[in-house]
Amino acid sequence: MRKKEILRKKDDFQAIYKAGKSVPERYIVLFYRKNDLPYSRTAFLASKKVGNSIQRNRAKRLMKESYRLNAEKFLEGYDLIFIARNTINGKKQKDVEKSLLNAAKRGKVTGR
RNA sequence: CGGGUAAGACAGGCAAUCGCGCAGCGCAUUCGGCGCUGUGAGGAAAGUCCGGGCUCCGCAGGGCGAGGAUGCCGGAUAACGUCCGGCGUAGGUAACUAUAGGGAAAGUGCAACAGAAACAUACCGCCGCAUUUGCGGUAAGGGUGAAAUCGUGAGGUAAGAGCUCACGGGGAUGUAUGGUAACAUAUGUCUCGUGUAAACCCCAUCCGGAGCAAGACCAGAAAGGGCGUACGGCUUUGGCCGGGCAGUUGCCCGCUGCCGCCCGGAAGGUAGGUCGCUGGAGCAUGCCGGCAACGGUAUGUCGAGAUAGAUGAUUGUCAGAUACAGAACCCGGCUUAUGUCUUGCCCGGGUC
RNA sequence: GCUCGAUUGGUCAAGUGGUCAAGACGCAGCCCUCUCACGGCUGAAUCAGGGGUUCGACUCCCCUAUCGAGUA
Repeated sequence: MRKKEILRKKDDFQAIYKAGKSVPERYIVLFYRKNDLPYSRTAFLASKKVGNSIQRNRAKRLMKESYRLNAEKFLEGYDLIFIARNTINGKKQKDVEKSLLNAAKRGKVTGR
């Protein structure tokens, strides 16, 4: 993942939370918004509710891996924020992947 | 075999596919990359409870305070509240464990309730004299309490009392022996005056403050102008004296800097990059000294450096891969969480 | 990351080491009333958890847990 594809600025986050849409799913919550860029930008978050730093790190890695494996299915030009819920603890990669794809489908950010 | 106790080790390995951070080399280039090689979290990385390094601030210097920490002895260490070896005390049948363990005879405070009385006293009682009530002596016995004039026996006495004696116990102090010392043992003299210092305090020792979001550099950045002589006085307009404010950790001395009003307009958004950033009280092995902590020496070796934050996913295999858990400037400890295994020792039972 | 603070009935909270820990709101029960409200009475706290000092701990000391604040 290239550096410019990582969401970093506080303003961007505020804009997505305010003007974007959200899709809650079993293990994650997805925020998304069109960004008028030729590529997509992403962020993977896990709050302290998820657990200690080990659990938060693992949640983010599972989400990243799931996104990476299915990156070609997503449409370009969106800002995406994936937020882990505390139900993600102890779940396997496949479960997270399924949940993430489900959320993307319901948000209509996947192609075809 | 069961129970206990102490010490130590490891924290998954290998293979396949996909993927990530950093460094080096090469290729492409121009703002993005591609390939190869190497390397890539812990025993607690955690809590942030102590001690250092490092950075900035303060510091001519002196005096007076205030606050905090530690507290048996000796040693180790850069240092420590840590560690090692001892001593005393307490617990345990034992192996062993715990120990903030100086001073209550410098002073102050507190000790609820109960009890007559809580640090200087006399309720019941006992005895003597008066004799209905009182006065005096006494601390054996009763009773209260966490704690009440050392315990037992004898002498003694009106009754009693370390008042005297014997044995025993505690404290202070002297001497001898052993030990570097704490202390132990023996003995002489005096003594029997509650506890509390994780209450104030006294004594001894140590401590400047903040913390890598410290701090430095780059880019960027507004610097200034006017009125006017404007804290007061003097004045040769350079300054001097006084005053005020700020800094110098609280105060004093001393030292340093500054001093009125108005206008203009920029930055300003918690926003960027680079450094600090990892070779160090480093790690491994051997030898020497030391009971040990540890120290010395020789050889070898370089083992993360991210910046929204890099170690993951899917399988196979090994008897099994399971717990607690993620570096964020770096070290030495402490404390807490936690899976498996090994060894020594102690107690109990059984068999030979 | 670093530096601090707090925790006492359901909620807000007082509390100098000393009797079963004040008070307010709320809750439950009873009384009052024809009924409700008001009013009156009563009840409910291992003082966040564990260990230590002390005769005795909400209070003093140490460790742990949870919650909160500040810091560019």
